[in-house]
Amino acid sequence: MPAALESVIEPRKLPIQARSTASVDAILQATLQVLVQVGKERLTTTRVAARAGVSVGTLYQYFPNKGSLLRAALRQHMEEIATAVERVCEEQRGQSLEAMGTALVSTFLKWKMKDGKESVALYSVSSDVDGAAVVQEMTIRLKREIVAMLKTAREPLTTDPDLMAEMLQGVMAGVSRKLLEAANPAAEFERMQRELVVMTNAYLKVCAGGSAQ
Amino acid sequence: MPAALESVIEPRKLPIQARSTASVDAILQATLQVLVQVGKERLTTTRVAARAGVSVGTLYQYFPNKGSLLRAALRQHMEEIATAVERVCEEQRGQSLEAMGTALVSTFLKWKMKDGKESVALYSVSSDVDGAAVVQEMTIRLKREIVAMLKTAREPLTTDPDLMAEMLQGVMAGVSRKLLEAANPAAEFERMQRELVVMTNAYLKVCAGGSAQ
DNA sequence: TGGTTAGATGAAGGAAGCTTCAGGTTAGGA
DNA sequence: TCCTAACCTGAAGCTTCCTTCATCTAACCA
Repeated sequence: MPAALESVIEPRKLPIQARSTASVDAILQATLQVLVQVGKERLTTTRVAARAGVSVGTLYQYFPNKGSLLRAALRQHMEEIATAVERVCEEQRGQSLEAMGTALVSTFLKWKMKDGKESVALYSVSSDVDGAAVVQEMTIRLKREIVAMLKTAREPLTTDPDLMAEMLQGVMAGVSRKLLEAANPAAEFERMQRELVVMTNAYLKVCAGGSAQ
Repeated sequence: MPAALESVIEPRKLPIQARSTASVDAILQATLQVLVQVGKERLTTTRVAARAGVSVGTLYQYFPNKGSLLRAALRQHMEEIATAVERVCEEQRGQSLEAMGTALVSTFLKWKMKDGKESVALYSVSSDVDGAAVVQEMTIRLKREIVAMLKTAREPLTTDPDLMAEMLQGVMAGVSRKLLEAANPAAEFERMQRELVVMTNAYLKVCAGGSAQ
């Protein structure tokens, strides 16, 4: 159970020269590769280092332990998605709820599916390693952005935007996960995305006082 | 990556006398307790055995390895939920979509929240140990039941019930997970359940050709 | 060009925990 | 009551990895 302190000291040492930042990048990238190829169970620090073309010692120069390494990889991966979603949320301000829902869902799913293998591999990581903290951090960040967007909707809301955002997040996470765990995600992608957009918009309409039941 | 064979030999030895079935029960129960109390990271076979009041040797008489133990615990836990949902699906046959949606969501969430701690602890297990296989098995089983229910709905469907079931599952899983990971699940329970019912029913209405956008 | 700091190396220490197995105990039938 | 099969025990073997650190090399600067 890693504590708060750990995440403060997270990078043991900051890369200064060019070659070291190259090492850090290589290590992070190797982590993902090893994770996808051999799975979390058999991911060892030695293996990651080898794959990155450096020695274990080097790895431990930048990451205090295995956990911090995995966490860094997880954070990097989520950062990408979070940024994309944030951008959309800002773009959609002032639009209709329908436009918002459609854009949000599409973007989220698109980015989640891109590097789908990585996403799946990282699911298992977030259970260990206190990855939950990283995930939650991103979740909160996105929720704030989604709420801000919803508040600018053309339609006046009859539902708490906080609750709406939470629902949207839960729903998107659930469906994207289901998609990623499907036998052939790419094949199901289109129809599930379309369907999620339908559901989301049906919900958003109700949230604006639209014909409920 | 455990293979198919493993799940066939799963229980190393079947309990025959009463005392041995008692041992197996105790071990399974202890597994959940240890999981909840100290977490997956620090769950050791020795600790589980101790908690169950038996020796490690006894544990290994019924479970070939640590993985099979966790898998058995996961299966037992999901079986409970699956049974509850199946019963509801049968009860709701022939009803309106709205009744179905409401009953399905309510039941699922209710059972997921009961023993919430266990559910959360087991999430992490299902990432290891090839728990995905167990989860998928249950998912397929439930999907079949949900589809069967939907087909008997009073309203004629304009959407593929297979797709509908998948969406419902994804959405319920996502929201229940979000709920369980909340700071205070019990506090959020009511409003999120209500909201999920709203969303689900809005969606189901569209699936029956109801006012789309 | 010499000195200083940053960066890299990888063998080996050490901890942890899964799993076995040889030997004991209990239950149930003949 | 005795015998066999079921059941239980837990110390110790063994493997696997994480992590360190003494040592070496490369880069930068005066």
